[in-house]
Amino acid sequence: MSDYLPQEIEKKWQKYWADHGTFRAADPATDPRPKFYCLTMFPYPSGTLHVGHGRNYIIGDVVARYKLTKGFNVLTPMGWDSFGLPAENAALKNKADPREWTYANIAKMKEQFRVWGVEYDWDREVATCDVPYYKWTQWVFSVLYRRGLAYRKKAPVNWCPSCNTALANEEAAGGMCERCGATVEKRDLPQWFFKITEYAPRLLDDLQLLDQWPETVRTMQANWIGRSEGARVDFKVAPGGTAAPGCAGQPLPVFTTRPDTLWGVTFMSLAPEHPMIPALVAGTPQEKEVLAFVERCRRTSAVDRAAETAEKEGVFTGRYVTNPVNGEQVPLWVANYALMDYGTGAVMAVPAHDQRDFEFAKKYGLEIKVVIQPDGQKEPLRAEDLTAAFVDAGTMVNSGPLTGTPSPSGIPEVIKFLVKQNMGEGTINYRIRDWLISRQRYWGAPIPIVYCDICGEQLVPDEDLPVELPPTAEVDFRPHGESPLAGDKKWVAAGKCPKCGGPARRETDTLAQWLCSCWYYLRYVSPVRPGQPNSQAFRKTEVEQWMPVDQYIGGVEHAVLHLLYSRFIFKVLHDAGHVGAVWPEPFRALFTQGMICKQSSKTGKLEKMSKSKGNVVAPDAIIRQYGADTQRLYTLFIGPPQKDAEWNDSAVAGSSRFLKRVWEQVENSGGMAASGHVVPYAGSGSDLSPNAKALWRRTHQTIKKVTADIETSWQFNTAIAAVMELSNLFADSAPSLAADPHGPAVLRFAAESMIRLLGPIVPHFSEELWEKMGHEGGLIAAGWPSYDEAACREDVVEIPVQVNGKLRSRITVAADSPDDAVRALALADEHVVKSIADATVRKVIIIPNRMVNIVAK
RNA sequence: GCCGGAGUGGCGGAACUGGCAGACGCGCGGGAUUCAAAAUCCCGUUCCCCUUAAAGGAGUGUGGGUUCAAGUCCCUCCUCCGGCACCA
Repeated sequence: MSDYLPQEIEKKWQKYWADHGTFRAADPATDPRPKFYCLTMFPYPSGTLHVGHGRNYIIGDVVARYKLTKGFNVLTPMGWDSFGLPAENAALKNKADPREWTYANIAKMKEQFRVWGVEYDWDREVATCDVPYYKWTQWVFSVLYRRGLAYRKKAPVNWCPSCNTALANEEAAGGMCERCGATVEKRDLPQWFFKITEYAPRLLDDLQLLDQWPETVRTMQANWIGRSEGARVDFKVAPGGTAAPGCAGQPLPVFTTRPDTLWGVTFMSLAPEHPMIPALVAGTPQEKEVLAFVERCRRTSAVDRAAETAEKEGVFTGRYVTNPVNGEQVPLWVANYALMDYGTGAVMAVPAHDQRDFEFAKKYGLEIKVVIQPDGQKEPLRAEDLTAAFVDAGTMVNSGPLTGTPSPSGIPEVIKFLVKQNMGEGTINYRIRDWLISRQRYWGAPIPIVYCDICGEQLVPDEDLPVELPPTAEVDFRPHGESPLAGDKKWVAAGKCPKCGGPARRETDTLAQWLCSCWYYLRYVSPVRPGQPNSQAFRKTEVEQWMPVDQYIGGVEHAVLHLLYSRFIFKVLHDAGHVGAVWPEPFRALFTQGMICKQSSKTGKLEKMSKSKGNVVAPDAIIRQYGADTQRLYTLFIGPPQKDAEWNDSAVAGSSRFLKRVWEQVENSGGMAASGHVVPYAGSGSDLSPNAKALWRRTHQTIKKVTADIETSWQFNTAIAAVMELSNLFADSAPSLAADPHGPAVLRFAAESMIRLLGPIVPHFSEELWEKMGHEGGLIAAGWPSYDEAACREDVVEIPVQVNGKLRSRITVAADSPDDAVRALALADEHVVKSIADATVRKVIIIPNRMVNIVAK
């Protein structure tokens, strides 16, 4: 007899796995096992992981262990997304070096993984802030640059005043900084962009390949990419209006999804940021007012501009534009509801058939012209009667040659007409914008570009990579709106023009951390091994052997950030021929786990576990008191892993209780090695007593259930519940089975099965018991238990008997009894007889082995 | 507003393809053990009626429908969570 002492056995097995290289992936070229790439999103090394973080890694560890046990060559790597703001902020606060802060945190968190029993192939570890790693992040930039997918341009960009850097649109969704929640501003700054828009069609189409991704993530990406079909229509500035004659004839194309309403255009709205505005109003009486309005719009934050309450506002430019289809001249306005970064920044306004245009027209007394007549309405729709825009389909009216066409078919007709007249064409517009990748912060990979006074912007050649960050001692990295690197004059001046060999200024912006995490899964498959030169980002042959990732596990918050960026970068590398002949997507299957929540002492509400909400549960105390296996068990038992769950401190004890109980059961009745080796029962069951048979059968059923739960639906909670049920039956039958002829053998079979099924879930506990039972070589080598379908089948079943759908009795019959026998038995049952006493039986429905329903009236 | 997801005991959650609602666990109540407590074990635990038991009745957000049978399928409405939101 020995007590369950998690602290001792957990250390022992953690050492065992490390010593035996249990989680070291084998070379797929020589290993006969099928490969399985199990990837859990790597964390930002913020210092400590709480139990909420743990869920992610524990799930990944269970999957990796399960697949290993099933006989796969599993690759399960881990690393650190270690560039980014918190390191800098922490360093500023503590007057320390972000480098030191980061590596200290990495060491702490690595230890936390070890203590959890969450194991990885650490030989492949990467930290994105390692110089040998970011050398290749810079190379990825170069790949895009050389393919014309990276460019620098001055543009109004999202600026986070709190983080002091420009942000990508994806990081500023909803007008708030994704990291700190501050309201973003628009600033005109020269910034680096990746042409993700060029890949929009493929990023959208290939979502169809991702049938093992959650529907929500695919939908979010599809919405973000935002494809809409329509037409470009070439309006032109009309000669009329005030002054500035040079503008006349200038093209002002618009994008519309409703070319069928083209004859209903009564004005045009330009976005306040539209670049043609200054020229259009130069020297006109409207100039002052227009420019003042533009300035006011610019100062309004994106949040306020997009707010539901935001009033539509605009100002007339004094100019007119010509509608190409009918030659009509309509007034040109600047309006705050027109967006510069969608379409062309100019909107053809059809107030009769677009609600926004309608509101604007009503406010400023602009003309409203009906060109779509609702079907099934005799009276012509009159503009004066409209209280809202009529936006549905109908029949085109007052539309020149297309009058009378049903509006849905009118759309392609109008496009045909436009093309023929050379006035426009059918186009597809995407909502997604190019990806802003430059950051004005220190702790990131420098963008490998130099500026030569003679040759201009030049890419740093591959052989000169990495462009290393200067040591922190040289840099004042307090954020102040310009990249801190710019303050290190020596570093900036150290650039060399690759073309003329002369001195060149270095680019001082750094790359967004998102780029670092776009390719890390490729570095894992192809790490630099000791003694090897760091001469490639990754080797094509290894990429071909391991990619795609078979299972990716992480949080849904990355749906349109990391997961979209990674798909994009992978496709570019694919196109450039760097990853070889592999599937065009990096991640075959994606699992997004739910968050662990807890009541916040600050808000009083149920909130995602986080330091700022003051509701974190540290794993340390739990591990000290109960052991890591208890925490693992509870984390998996808490609920379906894809759903959010509330952490309940008192329920943790229940998980510990269960482990203790199983421990004692196995020690007392499992046939330990010390008490003489008992061979687990492997017969057909026909020689067993009823009690023994029940436990034997339940064991087979449990193996079946747990296998299905883990394999197909990741229902760890119900898998654990099934083992609990088996354990409960074990406890009930153990006393009587001790003296049963096959009793000890059946108990041994049940005990071994419980341990093996719990193996991936509570690995230290299971390994220890497995060893105590006299097995060598560990649970993974033992393989996953199999079950016998015939053994799962009950030979006696209890069938509920309903009368008119209400449960009245139960009968016990042999499994697969003929319907006639079941019917006779059911109708003879005393409870049934009573409830159909004064009625006649109309019908008896029998579902074999399941249900009898007697319809009586 | 639009697009997803979800509403089941005191709580977390089970329920195959339409077939016994509430598995498993937490909590709670009762008991055993103990000088006492902790721990452990046993019994009970959807609600209503009932001293108890038996036997009933009601019950899966709302209201309707299909069916021998509905948590599950169809329609209506309500609530909550997530995402997007003046996208032309």
